[in-house]
Amino acid sequence: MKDNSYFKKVFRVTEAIPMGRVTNYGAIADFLALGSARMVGWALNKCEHLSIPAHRVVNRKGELSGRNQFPTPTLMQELLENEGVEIINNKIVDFEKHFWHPGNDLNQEDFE
DNA sequence: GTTTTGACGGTCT
DNA sequence: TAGACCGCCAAAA
Repeated sequence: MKDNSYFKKVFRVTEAIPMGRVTNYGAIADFLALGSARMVGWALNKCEHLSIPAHRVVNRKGELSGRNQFPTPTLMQELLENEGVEIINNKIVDFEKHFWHPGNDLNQEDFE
């Protein structure tokens, strides 16, 4: 699509994350060829007012680094636990197991 | 217009 | 194996 706004792309990918799955900034940045995971984090920071499951996006360590931006720090953990993702000490258990790569179900052509 | 910071990642030491 | 540094792009001060 013609919408080259990186943040818009991040939003689309983020809301495309399946329930019970999580992804990291690097995967989104790589999939969208943003060139830097910081752009993803920055975009998501702006998205807090939008209705996208940003709680499914974490850093490469599986840590809920963005929980601080949520209305309540525990909200992010609660949402993930509600989706079947176990969280301990603000970190995703078996992160690799719940990890979801955008290119797995999405097409890059759809995000041009 | 310049400098600092940011929900990060990869590489080097 | 662990810690530190640099790079990426954009927004706010």
